[in-house]
Amino acid sequence: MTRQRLADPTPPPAPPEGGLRERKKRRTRAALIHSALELFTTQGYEQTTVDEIADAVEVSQRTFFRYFANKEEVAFAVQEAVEAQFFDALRERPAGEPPMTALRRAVSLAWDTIEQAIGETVPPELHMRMYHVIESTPALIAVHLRRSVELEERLAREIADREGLDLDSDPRPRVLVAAFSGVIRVSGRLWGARGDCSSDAIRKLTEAYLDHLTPALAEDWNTGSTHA
Amino acid sequence: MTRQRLADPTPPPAPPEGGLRERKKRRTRAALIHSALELFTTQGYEQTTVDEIADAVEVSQRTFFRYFANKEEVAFAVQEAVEAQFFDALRERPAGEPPMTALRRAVSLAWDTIEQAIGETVPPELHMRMYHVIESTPALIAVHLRRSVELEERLAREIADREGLDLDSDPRPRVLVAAFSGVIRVSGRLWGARGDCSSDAIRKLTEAYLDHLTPALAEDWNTGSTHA
DNA sequence: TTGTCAACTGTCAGTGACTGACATTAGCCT
DNA sequence: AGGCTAATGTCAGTCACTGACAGTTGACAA
Repeated sequence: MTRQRLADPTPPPAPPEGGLRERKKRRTRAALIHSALELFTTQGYEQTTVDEIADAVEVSQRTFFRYFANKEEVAFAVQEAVEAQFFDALRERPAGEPPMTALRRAVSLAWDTIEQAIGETVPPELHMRMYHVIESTPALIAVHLRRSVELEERLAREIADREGLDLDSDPRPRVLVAAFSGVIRVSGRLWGARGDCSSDAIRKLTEAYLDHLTPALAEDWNTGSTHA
Repeated sequence: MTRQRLADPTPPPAPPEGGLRERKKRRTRAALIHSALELFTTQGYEQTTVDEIADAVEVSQRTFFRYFANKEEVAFAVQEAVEAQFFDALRERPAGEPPMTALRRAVSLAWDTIEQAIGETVPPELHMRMYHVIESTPALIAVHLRRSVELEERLAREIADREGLDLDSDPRPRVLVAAFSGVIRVSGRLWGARGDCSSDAIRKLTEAYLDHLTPALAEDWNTGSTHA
């Protein structure tokens, strides 16, 4: 078989998404997440063993730990995806956009993409039930808080970068991100408290809350004055 | 056995500091904390096993878990004591005192009492080294954040109580406590970053920081107006 | 003093999270 | 076809943590 590929930028003429191996891995991972959330939300997080999750997907416990560093990680897999989506969206915002505008446009875009990206493996309704489990499990609350702080730090760094500021000497990126995150957290909790789990509802809610915040922070940061 | 206790308000007429049993328990507990912190700060938290701690005090592992629900708890034992001290001090502040004043006087008093109460079993220098370990151990960071949130909630509840407010409808207690806690956290981190671990240094630092905050919140809450 | 009771502790066995080592399987590529 | 290697399974072992049971020891009354 002397097959010549000449001008072929994608060596394996595989379907849109990688080879069989890749697809299998993605399927296993998705199945693990799905089964885990299903079990967590029905029996509780502590009452669910890793063995149960692995058995449900018919893989060994060892394989589970090759996909997730620990039991907590699978619980936050969806959140992780959402945040990554958001962070990517933020990074793609045009440089001219004021920081706050970039942040709120990024969340809006993220919520859109999420419905399709996540919705396939984990129905939104399950995601929301999992949110409740996290909020009512001390071990997961702790992890959730740590993750939030870590995300805020990354956001502050990104904002500082795009504005050409020094994070150590200029407090404004952190302050902005803290305020922004506070609003996001509040609207997230409200979303969890309500029954409505459509991505449209959460987006509308978030925007409404951010509208209260924006006026107070609308000044353009690139006016030269470093401090009021 | 028909035992009648007549008028005896304190069934066991124990000496000022409890019986021998009590003292023994306190000694064991103090020894466990001391050894644990010593090991955590020299080898790291994850690298230290509960068996090591128990062996160092010459008790069984099972006994360790009768004193502390888990490995984390012994790591936060000192913080726990400090917070309890602070909380007690707050509760004893006169009712007429404005909330913010009560909070800052309570911290001041707490820092005083701490030096003697804690200093006996755990030298301040060890306490500070442990603070660093907490700040650099992901598992402990998570727990620390959860504990902070829990403390804030209790503080907000206490403030709402003493002002006769409803925590669910009036946001001011939470806002005040959030601001106060933020300042405490910042000054705490600075204290950790510096070398100086005297209780006087941290108290001065805290007060200086709180001075920036107070002016903006000095209004008396009992003027009748619920919202600005 | 002595005996009883209850608290404290130790021992043991077991579960569950997690890891390293090694053998086996199964896509991938020539 | 056959070799390479990533993915998986198996096994043994560590560590945090728990329930059950037995032994020890302060506390307290007779």
